[in-house]
Amino acid sequence: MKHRTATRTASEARTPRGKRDSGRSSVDDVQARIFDAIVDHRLVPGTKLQEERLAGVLGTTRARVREALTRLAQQRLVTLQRYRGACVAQPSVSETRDVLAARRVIEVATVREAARHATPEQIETLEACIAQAQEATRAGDRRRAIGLSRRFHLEIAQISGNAVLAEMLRGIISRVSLSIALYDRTGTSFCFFDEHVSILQAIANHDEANAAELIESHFQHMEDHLDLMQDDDGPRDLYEVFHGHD
Amino acid sequence: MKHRTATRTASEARTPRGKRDSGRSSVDDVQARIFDAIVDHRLVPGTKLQEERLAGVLGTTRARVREALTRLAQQRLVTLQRYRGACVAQPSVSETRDVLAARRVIEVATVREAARHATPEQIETLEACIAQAQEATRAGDRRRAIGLSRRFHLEIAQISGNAVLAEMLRGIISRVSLSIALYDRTGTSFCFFDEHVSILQAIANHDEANAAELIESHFQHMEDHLDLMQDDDGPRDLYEVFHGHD
DNA sequence: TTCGAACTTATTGTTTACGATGTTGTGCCA
DNA sequence: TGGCACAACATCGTAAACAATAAGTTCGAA
Repeated sequence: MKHRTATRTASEARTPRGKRDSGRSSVDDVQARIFDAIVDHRLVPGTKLQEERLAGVLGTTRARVREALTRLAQQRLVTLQRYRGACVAQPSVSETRDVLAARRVIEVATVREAARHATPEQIETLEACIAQAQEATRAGDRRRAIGLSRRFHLEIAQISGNAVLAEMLRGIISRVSLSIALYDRTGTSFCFFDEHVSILQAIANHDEANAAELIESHFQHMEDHLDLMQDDDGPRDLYEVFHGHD
Repeated sequence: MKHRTATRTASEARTPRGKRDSGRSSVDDVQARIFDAIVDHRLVPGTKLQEERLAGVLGTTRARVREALTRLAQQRLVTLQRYRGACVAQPSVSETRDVLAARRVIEVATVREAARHATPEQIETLEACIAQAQEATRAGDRRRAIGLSRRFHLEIAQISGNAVLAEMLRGIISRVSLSIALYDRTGTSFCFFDEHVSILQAIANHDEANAAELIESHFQHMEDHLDLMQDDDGPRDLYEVFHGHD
């Protein structure tokens, strides 16, 4: 599956000859590093992202950071306010609902397609994902476990063969991770590995309908673990906080 | 439905006091104008987009154009090559297939949701869309008709109430329009207004299953009108053009 | 003491100039 | 005459300086 390079300074042109490369970090790298930090919850929603500070920490220039931030803003992972800078996005309850619904739509499609034509090798890849995740869980490395859970879902999308859906899922999952950081008060790790196992079995059995059903309930469980009871929208209107009745 | 401003220089801060505004065009405006030109097929796939020329034509600066182009590249409407500039994207056959499949997935979801809880007023909005499109067709204004067809689908997504899915659909539809420009050799306008009418009826009747089925066949007809027989990938390798056999 | 206004500072937004690279044209040599 | 190397040009990428704005602070007056 060939990926077209669609962002500037893609992997095709890696630093000509290592000469005077200010920090060895293209915009893509910077973007990726901030992206990872956000989905890993090392940067929690609401965190201020100052351009110069980030540039210093990441060993790059402000221009690169700036570009990366605007891209992340397009992906709705970052919020930009004019002359006030960027911060990690804080999706509202209603946005969270929409994101979760969208994710469900996409994943039902990818899982169905994957169940239809998954090769034994691809099944093995999924198995490896689960095994590694279980291992990480046993080792107490929750961050790694969550990352591998994410990987499991993305791998299914890859197997579906639709690069566009896979790319969309990547974006959606990152947004979900923001919502989890905001609304998961239970503290559970959100990795239901046993469910992953049964999903994998359904895929391996080419049981499309069952796989779809399992994914649906998978998401139902996810949503059940989120605190989405508040009806308000928008980032905490002060009026609502003090005069609103909920 | 409140939209959060997520790109820089969003609508919240419209040119302080009209003083010395270089061309009255923020990055968003530039992006929107190029976007429109692409989906309207005024800019066909493969067209070179030179930053300075564009800046001159649009009455803005190169920096703004540059920023707009990188955003459009993220949306896969534009392809960037390092030191070689930007051009309107030329989705390959396989990318086209994926995009169409993704669109189908999303629209089936939005149409179902819209059919479930569309208010009479929303139905009227859709009716107006269709009426205007028919009018444009009668007047021979195909471009406007196609635009209104697009609008019809987006309006359904709005009605579905899921802003995330609506936004995704917006992106996907623009990509489809690229594929149409590339692979529609039939010259038909791709507006099947009668089908829109029956879809609207299904929505008005809250007949979710029927609406979904109609949308599916709607897309089947679209795909039937595209030349996707070629198995090659990649944007028109010159070798293929002259030595390839199709 | 408290409120308000002006000033200072920190941060972002924009422009400009320069360096890097791909492309095209020209001239030399076989 | 054809092919290759070199040079000029056009275009893009990057960084640094400058302008605009918001937040914090200090001083003064009631």
